[in-house]
Amino acid sequence: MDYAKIEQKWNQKWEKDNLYKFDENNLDKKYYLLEMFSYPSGLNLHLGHWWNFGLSDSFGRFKRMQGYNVFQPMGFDSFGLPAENFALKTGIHPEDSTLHNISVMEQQLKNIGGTFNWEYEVITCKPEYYKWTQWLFVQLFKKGLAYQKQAPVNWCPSCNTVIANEQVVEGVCERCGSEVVRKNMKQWFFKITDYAERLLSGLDNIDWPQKTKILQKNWIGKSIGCEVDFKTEDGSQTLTVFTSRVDTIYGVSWLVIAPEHPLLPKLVKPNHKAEVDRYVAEAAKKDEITRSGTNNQKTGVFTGTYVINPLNGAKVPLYVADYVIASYATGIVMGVAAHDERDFDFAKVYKTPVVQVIEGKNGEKVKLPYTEYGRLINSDEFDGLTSEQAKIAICEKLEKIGAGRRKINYKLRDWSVSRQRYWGCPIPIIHCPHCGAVPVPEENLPVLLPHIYDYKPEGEGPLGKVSEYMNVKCPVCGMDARRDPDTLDAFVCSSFYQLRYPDARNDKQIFSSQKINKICPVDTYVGGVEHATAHLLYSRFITMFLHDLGLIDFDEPFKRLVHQGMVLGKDGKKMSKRNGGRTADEYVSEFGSDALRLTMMFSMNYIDGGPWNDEGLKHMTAFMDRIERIVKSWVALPNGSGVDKADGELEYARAYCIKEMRSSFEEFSFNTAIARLMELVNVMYKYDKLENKNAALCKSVALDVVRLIAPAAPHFAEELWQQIGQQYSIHNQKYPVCDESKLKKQAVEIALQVNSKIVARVDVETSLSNAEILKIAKSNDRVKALLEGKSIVKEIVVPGRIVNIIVK
RNA sequence: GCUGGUGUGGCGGAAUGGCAGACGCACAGGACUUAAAAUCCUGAGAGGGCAACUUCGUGUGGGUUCAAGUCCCACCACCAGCACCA
Repeated sequence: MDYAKIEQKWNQKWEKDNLYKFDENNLDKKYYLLEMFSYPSGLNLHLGHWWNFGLSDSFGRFKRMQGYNVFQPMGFDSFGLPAENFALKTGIHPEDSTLHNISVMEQQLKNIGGTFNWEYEVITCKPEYYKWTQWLFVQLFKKGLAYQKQAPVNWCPSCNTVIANEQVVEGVCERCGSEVVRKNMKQWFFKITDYAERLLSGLDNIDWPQKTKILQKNWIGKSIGCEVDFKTEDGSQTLTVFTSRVDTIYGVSWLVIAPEHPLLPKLVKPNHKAEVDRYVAEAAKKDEITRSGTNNQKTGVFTGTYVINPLNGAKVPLYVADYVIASYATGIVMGVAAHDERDFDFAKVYKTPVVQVIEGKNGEKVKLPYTEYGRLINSDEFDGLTSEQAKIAICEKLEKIGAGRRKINYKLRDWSVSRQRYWGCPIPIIHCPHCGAVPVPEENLPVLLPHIYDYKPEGEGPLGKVSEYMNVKCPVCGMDARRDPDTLDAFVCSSFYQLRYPDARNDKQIFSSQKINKICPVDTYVGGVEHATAHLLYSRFITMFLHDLGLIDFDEPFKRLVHQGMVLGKDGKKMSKRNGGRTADEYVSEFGSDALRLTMMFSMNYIDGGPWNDEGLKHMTAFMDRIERIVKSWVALPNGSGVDKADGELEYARAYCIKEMRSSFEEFSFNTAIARLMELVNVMYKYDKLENKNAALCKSVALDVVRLIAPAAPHFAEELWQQIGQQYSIHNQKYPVCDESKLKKQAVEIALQVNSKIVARVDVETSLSNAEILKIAKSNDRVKALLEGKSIVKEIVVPGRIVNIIVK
């Protein structure tokens, strides 16, 4: 079979016939299958794309043959850094290169033979799409979930530009190597922290890999504890700390406040001011998270101020130290050297006292890290309680005396969405000197991204230099006002695309609720694990938000998530031009896309990925040839031949293969699915050797084999189906259903064990009772010999598997 | 450091607590062929034995069980995420 030729032929015919049309009028058995869309790199599709799109397409085909009305749209995540960096490098305008790259990739994706519903395509950099990105922004703004605050950006003083986190490599600029500094700018944030608890609890109800759920859980970082108010000596200020170890409050020896804390200036005594200012200035050079690091030497400065422990009245000093993060919890922590390793490190340096609070179970000193056991000392009131009991009791006491309260904190931070970059969705906000930040009225959306050529990032968003863009009238008061010069993080664009797809051509609304509620959420979402704490979290947040607006009746976007593994080079290392060998296109033109798909399916586990070895292709075409031969030969058998032949094995092999292929496909376990098909084909060849074949059975098995391989090798199956005289199209056939009755074997081999050691194997009829099986086992010569003169202690019979006789 | 994950022949990889190594590659042998390729069939974890057979085998060491790649404990190696979040 000339694979390259037939593939083109069928791709064209399928496209012309719109064979995979999604039927919007028949949504009872819809199946929404989605692969994470990619950014249009413009290069040829690499093996990773085939791995992602080709194999999950086979899953979609499998679903379609099961009778599902499969919705599998495709689009491009086309705003953002990759396209802009490519443009900066080549000098081609990002719009031109992006649109060109998209057309190249569209064609390539069609060449995979994917059943994508192109009429629903979304392209995030097109106004008809980003109109809704902006609309979403406005809704968030109206609900108070989009707000502005000063926040640091990465600034390269040498390139004189803002750079993205990804471009900061170990603190220096990726391009020029100079040290990146932090610069404060007013930026937009989405208040994802409002949804922290729901994002956490929602994980319980979705079918996602455990690994990903844990990643998100840790990222959200819920911490249950207690806030405690410490007053300054003179009573003028209240310092609130957060702790998850309020049971150690009797061990507090000092308090630490973060250098950025707004209260700090009021707390520094005049004779300590110079030293504190110096320390704060030094700390400000780096942002509070990156300057930290578990193993860093602790530093800090005494402020001159003392505060009072509300429980025991103890007077303790207040330090400022950069190991405390201002933006987490209250930005002030209590120092308990005996029960916190970081505090212990600090105590070693500053010779602050170490007061032990929890005593070990048997009165021994508690070692760091903390122990589960212990009783509270230094307190008559709470003595004898375990630390968990003490946490509750002390918190209640603090609440009673008005010096503390229960508190839950999250590590999750608000989502920073401003980008001082050109190639992104314009922020639909107008800054008016009188009215402040005003959203662009919805009827004026989209705010079009101007087509400019001076888009090199230089601190402010490049749009800031385009006066015809920037200068507008305030939509509220009509005064002169300015647009926001920044663009949106591309993750905003991709946070709702899965909801836009089903109604992608709707120019009146982001989508029609009625329609989306029928088609969404996504039944299976396929994509890499690298988006676990970004895209996958943002999408959940936005979905919950749209749910709260009353636009959709579900609040999780992706019911089931499957991560495909990574395709590695032959050497097991990350694919690169050096070790990757040949491109996907070269393989396709030599072996055909079906052979490529099948080889990828068979040679690695889809979830784990693994090294790619192109030698498999040759053998896969041999396997396809093998199928072609036996199918054609069996279909051509004269009717009525060999009708009397016993056919249990072939029937069994078919039933088993169907059953296993179905469950393997469902689990994305493509390698075992193909293995089961190979087994069936092997049995067919064995059966073929028999003289008196049952022609009717042979023909029906042959047809089933073509159906079984159709999702995995769509062109090949279609061509073969036609060549054996069957009616177009194989892809409208039903996937074979297992005849369970054929799985009942007459006899099965079981292992005979004596003292758990296998000593023989025998065939036994499956209809036998345990007692009868045991009797056969005992009559076996080898078993008999081993039982000679011994007494039987125990007999275990597992029908169909083993008999184990324990003797003494 | 913390949290996850992984560890199985020469290789890619299979195994609801029940015959480890399915399926395939590479390898060896055979059939067909003048020959080669292709195709078809057979063999094969490692060691020992002519053989029947036997010993050892799923990173290491323990444990539970009639039975452990699978469950439990400790450790080692590699990979990933987080990294002073009080």
